[in-house]
Amino acid sequence: MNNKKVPEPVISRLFVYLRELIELTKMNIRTISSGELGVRTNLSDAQVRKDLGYFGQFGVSGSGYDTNELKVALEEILGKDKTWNVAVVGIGHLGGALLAYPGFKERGLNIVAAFDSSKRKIGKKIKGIIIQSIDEMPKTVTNKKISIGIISVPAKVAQEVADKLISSRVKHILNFAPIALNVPEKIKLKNVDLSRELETLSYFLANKK
Amino acid sequence: MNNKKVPEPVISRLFVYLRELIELTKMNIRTISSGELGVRTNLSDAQVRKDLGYFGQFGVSGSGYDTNELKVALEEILGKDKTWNVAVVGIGHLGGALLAYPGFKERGLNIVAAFDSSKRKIGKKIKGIIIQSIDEMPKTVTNKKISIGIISVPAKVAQEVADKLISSRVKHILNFAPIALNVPEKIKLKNVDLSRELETLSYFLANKK
DNA sequence: GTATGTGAAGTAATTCACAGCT
DNA sequence: AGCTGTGAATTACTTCACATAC
Repeated sequence: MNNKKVPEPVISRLFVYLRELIELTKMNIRTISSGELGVRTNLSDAQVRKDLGYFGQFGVSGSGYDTNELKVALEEILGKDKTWNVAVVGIGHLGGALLAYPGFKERGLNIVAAFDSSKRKIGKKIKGIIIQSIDEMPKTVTNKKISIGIISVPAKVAQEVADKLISSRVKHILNFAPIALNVPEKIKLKNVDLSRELETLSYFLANKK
Repeated sequence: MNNKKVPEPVISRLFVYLRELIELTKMNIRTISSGELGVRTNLSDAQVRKDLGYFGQFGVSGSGYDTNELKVALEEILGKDKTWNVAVVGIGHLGGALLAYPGFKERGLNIVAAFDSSKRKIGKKIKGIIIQSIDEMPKTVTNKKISIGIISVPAKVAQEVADKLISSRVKHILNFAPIALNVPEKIKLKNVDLSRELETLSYFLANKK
């Protein structure tokens, strides 16, 4: 093990390894080499070993990694024994899709609250969750122990919503609004900018040689 | 101007600058410094200048950038005079949300086709687009001149869908399925893994010091 | 022989810092 | 005086390559 700061891309890839290990153990495959795990995840053998090396020594020279052992170790490292409560703010098409997305619950992320500012939507129930007024956010975040907020509102109101989430004591934010949000140092902010991803692809179309 | 290879993060940020410049010109702000543009986009002044430096010299020493001039230059660089046709494969909650997302069309990305394998969905119309069988993909991609495919199907069938898109002559792919896809070198693949983004936030909750 | 773990080397991206222009 | 443009320095991340373990 080394004790250097772990780069965020490493964390992100550990979740990929874990998913693959879950599949492998389901298939009763007991052992895997870094090379084979790399093939399955489109990463290099060296990267697999280096990434794991940030957290310990999990392999056996000459044979590779015990799939179940490594799976358990990664679950421990990544905190997969715990579950987290999540709120979605902005229940438009995207917000509604996030409420319905099965991948979150499977991975220990429970969406337990939904907020919107539209009177037409407040009180309606989607996927078992009643849409609340944004005014109820502080109370609900505390009562339901919500630690992550997802922002899927239009860009013009996204900063305001972020401020409200933070003052309601949410710890981290996943932002889908296409705008740069300002948040305090301690809040981890991740941005997903769908238009930008597509636009980047279009750049390569426009500039193909 | 330098003629080094342009890193992809630079391309991605140019779209951010462009959006901001569109706002600035709307507000009749004629000039902006790299520092001010950086504040508005949460980037450093040096980064703004360096990024623009890949494509030319757009500024005036001592006063900054003419907002309209820079906007026009970026539109040119990024190919914003052109529009592109896009297909969505997999019309579940997420696929449906993407069909309805207004941000794409605003930016010259027109979703012109939708595919699903479910008999129940084929023939239905969403946002003016009739959902087609995946068998019709080759014909439709050609007829409608579709150059980008969006994959929003479950992980188990994502590779199969990617292969079908590629053999239908789609140029680039935006993949929402949480799995590593194999595509030929010439195909640009971008991945958006929603669960992984949320999971990464949960890691920091589990490992907060 | 086969595969790990890890320093060292290499590559990529960001930030610094300042000469030079207006 | 203020701000750009850009080499140089720095930092971040990845790949190499090999000593070591089984």
